[in-house]
Amino acid sequence: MEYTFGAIEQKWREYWKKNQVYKVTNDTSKPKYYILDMFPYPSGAGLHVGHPLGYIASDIYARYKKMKGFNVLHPMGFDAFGLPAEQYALETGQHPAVTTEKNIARYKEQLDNIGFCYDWEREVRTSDAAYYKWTQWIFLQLFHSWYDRNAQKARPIIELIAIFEREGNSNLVCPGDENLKFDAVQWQSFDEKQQRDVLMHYRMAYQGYAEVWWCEGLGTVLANDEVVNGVSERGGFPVERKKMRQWFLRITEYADRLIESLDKLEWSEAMKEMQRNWIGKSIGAQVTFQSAGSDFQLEVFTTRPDTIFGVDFMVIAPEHALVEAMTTAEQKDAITKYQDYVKSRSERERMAEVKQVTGAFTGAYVLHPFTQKQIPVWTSEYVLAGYGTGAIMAVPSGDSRDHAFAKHFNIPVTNIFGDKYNGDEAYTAKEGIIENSDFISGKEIKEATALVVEALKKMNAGVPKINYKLRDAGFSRQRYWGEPFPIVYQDGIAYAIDEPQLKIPGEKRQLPVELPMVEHYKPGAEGEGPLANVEEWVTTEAGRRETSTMPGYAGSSWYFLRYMDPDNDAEFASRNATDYWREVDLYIGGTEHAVGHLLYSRMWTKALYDLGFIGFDEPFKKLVNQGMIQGSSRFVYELIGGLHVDTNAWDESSEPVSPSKKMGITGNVRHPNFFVSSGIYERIEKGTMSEAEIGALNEFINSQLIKFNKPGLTFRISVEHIIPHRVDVNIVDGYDLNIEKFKKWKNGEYANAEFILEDGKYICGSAVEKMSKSKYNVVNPDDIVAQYGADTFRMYEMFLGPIDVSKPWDTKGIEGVHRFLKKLWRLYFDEQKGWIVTEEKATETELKALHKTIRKIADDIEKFSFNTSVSQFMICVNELAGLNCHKREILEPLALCINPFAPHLAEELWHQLGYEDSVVNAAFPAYEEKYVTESSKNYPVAINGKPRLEMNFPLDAEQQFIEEQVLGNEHVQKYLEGKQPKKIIFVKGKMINIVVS
RNA sequence: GCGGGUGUGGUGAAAUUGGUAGACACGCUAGACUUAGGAUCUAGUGCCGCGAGGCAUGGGGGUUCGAGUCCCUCCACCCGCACCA
Repeated sequence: MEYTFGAIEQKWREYWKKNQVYKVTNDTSKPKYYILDMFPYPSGAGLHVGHPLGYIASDIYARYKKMKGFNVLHPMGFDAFGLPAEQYALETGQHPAVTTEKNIARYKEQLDNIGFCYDWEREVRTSDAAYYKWTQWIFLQLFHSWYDRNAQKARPIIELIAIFEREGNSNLVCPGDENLKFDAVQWQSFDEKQQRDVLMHYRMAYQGYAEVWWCEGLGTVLANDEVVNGVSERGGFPVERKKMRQWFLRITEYADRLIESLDKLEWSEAMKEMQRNWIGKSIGAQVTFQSAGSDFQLEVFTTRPDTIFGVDFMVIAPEHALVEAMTTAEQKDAITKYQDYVKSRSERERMAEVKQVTGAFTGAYVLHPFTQKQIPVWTSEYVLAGYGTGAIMAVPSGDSRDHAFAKHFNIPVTNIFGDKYNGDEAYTAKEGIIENSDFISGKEIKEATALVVEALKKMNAGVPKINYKLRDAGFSRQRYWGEPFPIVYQDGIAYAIDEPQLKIPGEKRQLPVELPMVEHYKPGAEGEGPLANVEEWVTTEAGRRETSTMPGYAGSSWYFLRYMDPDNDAEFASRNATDYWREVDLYIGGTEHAVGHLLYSRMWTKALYDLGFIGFDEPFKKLVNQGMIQGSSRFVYELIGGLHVDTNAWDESSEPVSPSKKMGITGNVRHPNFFVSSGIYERIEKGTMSEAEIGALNEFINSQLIKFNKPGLTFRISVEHIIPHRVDVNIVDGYDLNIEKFKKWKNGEYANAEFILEDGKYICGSAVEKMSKSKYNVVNPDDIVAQYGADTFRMYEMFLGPIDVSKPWDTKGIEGVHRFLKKLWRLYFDEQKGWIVTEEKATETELKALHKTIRKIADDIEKFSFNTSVSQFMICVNELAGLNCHKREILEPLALCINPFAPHLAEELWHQLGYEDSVVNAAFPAYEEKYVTESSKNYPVAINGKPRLEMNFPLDAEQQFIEEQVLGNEHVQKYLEGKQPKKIIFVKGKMINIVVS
């Protein structure tokens, strides 16, 4: 009986489905384990072989954990709202709901082909109304809450109102407007609109007027993490800063907790660092500088108060509100000119020319708080309006940017670091002694910092201050394909639809606020989204609905909770369910979500925790980042030009002029498709081809040209005119081009191609690139599964290397894994005799081979070292095949071991072994210690580190006994050359080395 | 520039965490069986050398009886952030 993987795999897939083998219950008698993959965005391109890498790893782990007695939750769903579907709709007119549905069906089909143990009954889709009902509901909870800085947690807004009524906001700094102060009496005197405006400044989900990234190309605003290198992450369109009224999440209030609780997470250090950097906490002081004319105050933020005696000038951002006020009449023109220049530069230009020093003097001076010296105030774009106070005190001797600025504008530099500062380069190290600095001269930086802050505080000129790079997260998008906001506007006031004071009928208060169907996806008027065009939806009895939709990260910020209780219509998930499953034990996905999704999810989880809806405050306990599988592109090399044709012999008036003309070859010229093999191409390119070879090649080409029945052609090879083309990897076997398939490729575009081969083959060039359709290097898992089977595919992806490193896909190597599975199969089945498993007693050797494998596999799975597990299986099967072992005592546990990796095959073997139930319900075999520990050991006898020979001793031999035996050995005696050993080194009961002086 | 990471055969990679480097697989070479092989099996395969032997984990230095592993230094590549005061 042969290993007919196709039939076997199909049979068991149907069996799993029919018997609901992977159904997960919230069975609280077993310990739980929650394994989650980052759910995919269902794009139109379908899955390529890179996508399932993480899914396979998590599936192996899930099956293993199940067999170890855990109740495992391992669900899958789709992040179905998003820009690409809407962009596609704009181009084709197809409704995103339709294309999304189609794409999801395709994804599920592809995923099912690989044999994952998902419980599809728990599938979630962020675009389902039954799902986004709860996304909207969570938004409302955020809207109805505020962050209590004293208690360090989010609390219901009604509690805030109670405080205002009692004592105003004297103890609660307003995060939206730090200068806002009122007492209880004033609060009572505010009208509805004023009160609501104040509350808006406190809400966790709030509407604010702030600078956001506006992307004209996409017609929407974007969050910070959706803008990369000055262009939109999706589509690469330019972005600009724009002041707009937008919804925000007050994530900045969580900055500290988001940093602190990273410590308790099992994430890679790189991932944690990325989050820390993004939050960007810096500790320093805010210092006030009085203007010389005492007509304004300039606030600056600094992390180096100790350098205050080195301040030579101030720099203020060109957009800073104070610039106009402080600029003197003489400097007015220069400043206006500079501001215009700054405005004219796009974000991309600004980022590209970071090193350029620009700026202008405002004419204003401020006074040094200690020396009362006059300090000039400059403006420059290197100071960002959006960070700190938008102004800095410049210390050229201690900061390289300030130093460059001082040198450029010839501002004298005060040295406060003595010998450490050499006049050419700022001394930026954060250790050393401060000099030339009044009362802190001779002090260490740390001490000096404390002294300065203390002194400033006494003078009322400064306070300790912590700054963050993190900004509140923009939460609205002027798009159609997203969650609508449960918000309506009445008299210009935003109300949540569940608020009692809102005059709106009961049914309109219900969630979800469903996304209406639309005919087209064009933006509405005045920067509004497409929903603004749907008049009957926008208009309600109580007022106009919010027309923007929520961003892509809304649905994905909490989806892991929904899997716990996916059908619940009364809650996002029951408290019983969330208390049982709690946080995700193991989360697998790429690093690309380091600062987006992973940060937002953490914030939502903390908010839900603060408000008492769930009992844990971190979503993902352990995070494993799988590497990317890159494509391995193949190239063919086309010879162009250099073909000289007799004018009369070739009548191709419609042909474009070829590069030959540029080479000085006149006449009508064209080229047939000539392709040279990569070895020849490289030699031509490197110029290592001899004249004779080139001549031979030319002659060969010319002889082929006769096929076209066109006499009078001559061809000369020219390096500049060989161009590489990417060729579909699926018509290349390794590096050998399949010429027949190539000729049919692209509807016969290359049907007349001629090839210059090496060793009778056309060898393609190669390059590792991102896997994408446009590079013709996409390998579809369906093809691999059809050719080798899902089990081979799964094992091969794991065999490729460690899960967390990126590597190119190489179809060639899959043969080895496939051979292994066939070999394994032959332990159970003979081609002629069929089932050959016997009930014979296993030998010691066979048991050792098995138990060693059980131990290694279990260890490796726990360590996520799946590539070495596959190797261990290969070693085991080779050993058993060598021993001609077909015994149940060995093969039954082996079938169990392989189940996480090759579930279809394991299921088949399990049933052949006589079991009715699915193999996933069996227990993972335990190994017996006596078979994995050796009974005797080899002792390498090394003398002074040089290995000489090996001797074998029983495990329980005394150290003393071994020493005597070794030293008595005649060969050892010879090596010792009569010298006395100084020391004999044993490590872990194993002799390693004899040291001779 | 700052932060994180990696460097081992022709290739993907192992290495019990300081103890015989290169497991396992691809590829390659020979052979067997075959009408055939892109099926299967056997043997070989880090480099130099006929050989004994020597040299090898990016380069250089150090600690150690012993270093891929620890320390110092230089180099290369990858990822993230980037005028964040």
